[in-house]
Amino acid sequence: MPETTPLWHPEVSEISLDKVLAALSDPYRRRVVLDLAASEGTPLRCAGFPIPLAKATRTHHFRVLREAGLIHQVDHGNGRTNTLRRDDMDRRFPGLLAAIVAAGPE
Amino acid sequence: MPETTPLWHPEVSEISLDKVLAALSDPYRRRVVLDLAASEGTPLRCAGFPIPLAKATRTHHFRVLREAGLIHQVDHGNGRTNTLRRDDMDRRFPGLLAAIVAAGPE
DNA sequence: CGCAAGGTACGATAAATTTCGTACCTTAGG
DNA sequence: CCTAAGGTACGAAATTTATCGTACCTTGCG
Repeated sequence: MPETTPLWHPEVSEISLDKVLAALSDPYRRRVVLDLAASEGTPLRCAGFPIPLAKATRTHHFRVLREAGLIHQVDHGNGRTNTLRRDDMDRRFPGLLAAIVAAGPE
Repeated sequence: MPETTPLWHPEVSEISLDKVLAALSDPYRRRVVLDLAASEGTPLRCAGFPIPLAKATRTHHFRVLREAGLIHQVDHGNGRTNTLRRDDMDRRFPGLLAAIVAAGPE
């Protein structure tokens, strides 16, 4: 058995601004992005984020972020780890994440 | 009678990133923002934008942009003119509009 | 092994968004 | 004055999104 289960992630070239902005328009999801940005590339577990919602809903939000191309997820069977796709985003939409991070949690 | 009818616009301080990003996540609305950015402050009429939708729907999109704080609208009875709230946005979320404009229509 | 922790998938419900038709309003211009 | 052009407001339908409960799966650990 593989150590990790495959998860779909968009290629850099297919990351759409529509989906990225829609993903970032939610405060919980933006919070995740902010925390990941602060972690400087260190993977963070889903369970570690302060999102006061049901498990199924958390799964939903992380999927939105992943399918938008904002985060990279690795499945470990129990627990998943997340990293921000900083370089990919900077290549695709230069300055966007910087502006979002600078804005803070609001 | 006043020459213009008042329209509600958010104060700079009450512009929310949630609403701004949600507004920008629609391609038609982002197109409007792009065109206004290119007009360099020259007001543009609603009717001038290439949005192939019913009139009522166009009204809806312009309202979303206005209430998010992205554009300033002036009513002239027939016709409205729109300008991008460039300075306000730059003050509130530095770098955000620049990144959006740089990304282009996608 | 057997259980707890972390997470998913499915299905349902609720809420928000998008789109439109219709009726109506306002100004410009003949 | 009368009409056309640009837009709104209201209400409705269709679509999307957010939220959750429940059942289930996987790994770590005692």
